Amino acid sequence: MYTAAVTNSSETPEFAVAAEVVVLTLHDHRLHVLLTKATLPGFVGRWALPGGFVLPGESLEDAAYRELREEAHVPPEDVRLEQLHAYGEPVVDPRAERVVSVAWVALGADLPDPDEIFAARAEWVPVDEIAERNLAFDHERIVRDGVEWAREKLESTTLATVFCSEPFTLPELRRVYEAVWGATIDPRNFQRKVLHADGFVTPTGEVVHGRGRPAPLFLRGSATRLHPAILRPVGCISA
Amino acid sequence: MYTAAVTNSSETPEFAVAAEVVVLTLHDHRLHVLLTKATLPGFVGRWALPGGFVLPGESLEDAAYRELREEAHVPPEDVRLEQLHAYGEPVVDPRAERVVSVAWVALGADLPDPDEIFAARAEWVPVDEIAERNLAFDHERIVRDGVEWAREKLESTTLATVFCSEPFTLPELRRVYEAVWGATIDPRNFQRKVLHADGFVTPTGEVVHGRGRPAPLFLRGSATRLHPAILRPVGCISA
DNA sequence: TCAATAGTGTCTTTAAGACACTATCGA
DNA sequence: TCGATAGTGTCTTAAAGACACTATTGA
Repeated sequence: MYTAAVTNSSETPEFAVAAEVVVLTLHDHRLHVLLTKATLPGFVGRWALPGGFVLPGESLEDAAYRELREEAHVPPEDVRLEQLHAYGEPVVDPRAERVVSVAWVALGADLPDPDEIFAARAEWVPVDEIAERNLAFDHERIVRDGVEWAREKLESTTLATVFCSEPFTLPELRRVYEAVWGATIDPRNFQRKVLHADGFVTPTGEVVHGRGRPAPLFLRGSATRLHPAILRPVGCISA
Repeated sequence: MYTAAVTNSSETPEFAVAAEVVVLTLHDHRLHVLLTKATLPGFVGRWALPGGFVLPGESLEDAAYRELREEAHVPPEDVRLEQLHAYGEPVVDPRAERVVSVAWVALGADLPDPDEIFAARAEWVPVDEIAERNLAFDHERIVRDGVEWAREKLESTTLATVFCSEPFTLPELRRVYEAVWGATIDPRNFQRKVLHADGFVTPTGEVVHGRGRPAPLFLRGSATRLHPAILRPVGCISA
């Protein structure tokens, strides 16, 4: 319990607490995660998640937002941030201080392209290619957990809309589901489900003109949970 | 990132990390949480979750199991333990070391009755009465989060069976759903859903004789996820 | 025999899944 | 005019929800 920290802090073990962020966005109709180059002895050149230590006066969430800004150049208002999991096996290396990582998922639409920011130190990587990147620490595991988290949330919540910048079209929203689930979705069935789910999307009455037939535009609706849910086809379960 | 802990540990802020456990079980067809008496200056006599600091050589999960054993007298094999969330706002009290709590949910069947163990220091409290107990720290919030977590998991996973000791009957399983969701469930519809969900329960062929008509017995099935899901009636959404 | 508990079946409504063509526009 | 994109409707099947009576036993 907390109060032991006051009464006998000399006995309480010391940890460093880190925030690691799985930043997800869609590029080119594929789900990408932002990786940064590790610059640290023993890990130089390895890819890793943006992250770093939580500062003394800072909440866990603020630390995640700060790392997002500093390491990923992503402004807080551009993403939805949700806590994923805390990781922290005891380290074998006895020189190392014990570290607990609180991992977060940050979802955004049209997040800045790698080249626009700092291409040499950061890169958007398709999530199905992370195994080839040989990530540092246990970050591959954390990315997998984050992607599976997003897959589940798309079923029961209106989270998919945060991958779209407003206003958006239904085909755009459908491509979010297709990219995150790695499945193709029938447009007719999809439109029926989205429009029947109360408060998922709100029509603006406007249309957007693209290369083909114009598409009606929508804003995010007021609902958080989806009724009825939009379930994954069997066969895209688990990361 | 972790390695900074090796290279410049003097700069990394120091935290204490605690494990707090929301132990849930059914008593008398109601969902109960185990609370213990805080014994610490400033909080004496307040109810709190079992928990304590993570030790240096111990994983986060092991710490939760240890607290479960030491503070709640619950052996590890009697529960399913799942991580809930990490909490850790900066503390106002400047004497206090900064604490991050990793909260866990522990679910079990027929966990020992309070009087049998250490009634003066621990008590099973119905989850809908925790507001009246004026819990210490932010533990009321954590309990609510844990209960809502369990409510959601009952929809999409086979978690409900861990509230039953094997072998169990379908009415017993139904009462789990009723207690956790706070709703009454039609026995005919419930049996249909449970028996149609592949791998949820396995019949033993045995029956148990009670006060009325004997009921067939079941074991937990091999499935983890529920297909199709068993969704809450609208009206018992959110904690 | 009665109090307690458990099991069961049908109908209606809702949602899912499968499936192919037409509409609108820009180049 | 053609290539690209978007919209739409029907049928079948699966699942949900509503609903009341019978079966079995121990006390």
